Amino acid sequence: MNIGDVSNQTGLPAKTIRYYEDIGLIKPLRDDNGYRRFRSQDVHKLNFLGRARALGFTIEDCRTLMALYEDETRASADVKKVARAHMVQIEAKIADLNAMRDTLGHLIDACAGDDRPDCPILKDLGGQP
Amino acid sequence: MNIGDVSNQTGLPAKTIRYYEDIGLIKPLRDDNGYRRFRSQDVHKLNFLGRARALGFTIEDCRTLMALYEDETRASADVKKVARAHMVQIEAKIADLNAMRDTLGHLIDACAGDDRPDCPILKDLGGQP
DNA sequence: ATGGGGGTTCCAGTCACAGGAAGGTCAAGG
DNA sequence: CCTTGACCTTCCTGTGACTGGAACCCCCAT
Repeated sequence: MNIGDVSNQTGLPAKTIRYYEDIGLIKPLRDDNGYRRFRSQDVHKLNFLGRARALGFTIEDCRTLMALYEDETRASADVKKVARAHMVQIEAKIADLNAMRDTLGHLIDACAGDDRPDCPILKDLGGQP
Repeated sequence: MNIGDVSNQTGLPAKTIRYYEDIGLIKPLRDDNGYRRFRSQDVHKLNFLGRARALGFTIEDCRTLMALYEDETRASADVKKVARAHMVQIEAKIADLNAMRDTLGHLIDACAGDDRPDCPILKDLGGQP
């Protein structure tokens, strides 16, 4: 399979697939003409990566998870540890964003949104609560 | 005021303050020795920027908001529009992160986290649900 | 004069790609 | 056989909002 087919199958852009090879996440073979030739295991890995990235894992996390995936003697505790550390990050981000949403929501509600210059949003940003 | 004092007053790193000057958000004066000299209006602007950034506005949004802040003839509708557009982004991110959290939470709960290799997290990433 | 704590510029790196240029390869159609 | 167009290749640059570091200048106290 060439990169275009793999891109269609996995939903990952060709650019991303090349990048993943660049940083050593996958190692497709090469045809005589220089084209990458992907085996099913490569496609499988890319699907794995796509799902892990969709869950927000960093590339380095993905590297770790792939290594664990391929290690038959892994301890599931190691996987869970990575997942939980990521979960903490996600929840921190959610908390941050919720705080932003709340503050911003109040300000938006308080703003008339008409053609007059008076604006509680700018007042708040300017430091007068 | 020199950059260090301003950094302490605003809580913004000196690097960030220089960067904001670089991209034209503030224009402090210069002393004869080349040091930046910040007037109270500069500090005020930096506080404005700090608060806007804390609400997650992009630098370009900040530029727009500052221009509106300084325009006495602004319409509050213009401010509200920027704020609401940003709100949409925030809510989209929250939705994404909530979805990740939910999925990841289920997987983490299902994982024994012991020394055996069997792991639902890897199973899911590998594509077997 | 020396030391330390300011300040300055400029360059590189971050993260995970995306865009685009310049050029090689392949199958089909005229 | 030639061309066309869809692929593929590498390489370089840019993104956002900074951060780290090198190499250097300035000022005050000892």
